[in-house]
Amino acid sequence: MKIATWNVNSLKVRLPQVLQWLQTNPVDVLCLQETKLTNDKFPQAEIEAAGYQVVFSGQKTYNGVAILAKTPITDVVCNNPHFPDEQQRILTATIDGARIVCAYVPNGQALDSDKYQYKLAWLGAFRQWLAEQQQHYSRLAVLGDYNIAPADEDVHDPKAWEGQILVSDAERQALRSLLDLGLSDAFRLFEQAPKSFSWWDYRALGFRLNKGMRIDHILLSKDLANQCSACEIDRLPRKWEQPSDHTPVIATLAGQG
DNA sequence: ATGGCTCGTGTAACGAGA
Repeated sequence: MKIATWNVNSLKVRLPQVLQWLQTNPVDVLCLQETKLTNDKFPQAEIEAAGYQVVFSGQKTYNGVAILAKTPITDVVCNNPHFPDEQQRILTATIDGARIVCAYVPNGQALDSDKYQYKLAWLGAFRQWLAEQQQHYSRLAVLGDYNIAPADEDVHDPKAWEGQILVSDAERQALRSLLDLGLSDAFRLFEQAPKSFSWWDYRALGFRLNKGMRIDHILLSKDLANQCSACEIDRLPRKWEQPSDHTPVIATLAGQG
């Protein structure tokens, strides 16, 4: 079973790339973030024609998440019951015996911004939701854009990013407190090339100079981590015309599925 | 040092992203 996550930065713009990527990467589950589409505009028919079932939760202009899967998607929960919110950032569902959480963590904008406080509060409530899910599901995978680089090795230039969002102590601590639930960062279960990133700024030749950050993650519960045989970042779509600034992250799970 | 691009909105800049 292969599961993947990709912040597409507008599914309206990126749908052809998503479909193209799935042709060469026929993963079993694909979590999308930043679809930026209201539900009435979601390209459900096109995705189903490509052989995927899909659930989605969107809003106008911002945010929006979706889960695509080859097998039935059941027990879907939108958002976080512990954090009533108009922003559409979380979808949780069961697929092939695994509990899949698709998350778009708030960006935070700047350390002195209200949005940063919102991000930390959001993450605290997200931990509650994941803790609750873990009580019911031993096979739990939390995929998405976390907008947090876990460590300095996940940042192209840690000095330049000092004191900024995505790397602050409070954000990293919030991520650690998710891992403390018994989840593993799938990417770090394996040896990886140095300077492996999942996002590069559109500006200043960010991708060409590999000035990136690793902020898109797949967290796995013990039962799934034990079955995980690989976790990779696919940089290829970042080289395509009109790319998303993020690129897919894929985990391979042995066993069931 | 700063901003450097790409979205959506709406049809001109501007907010937001990270």
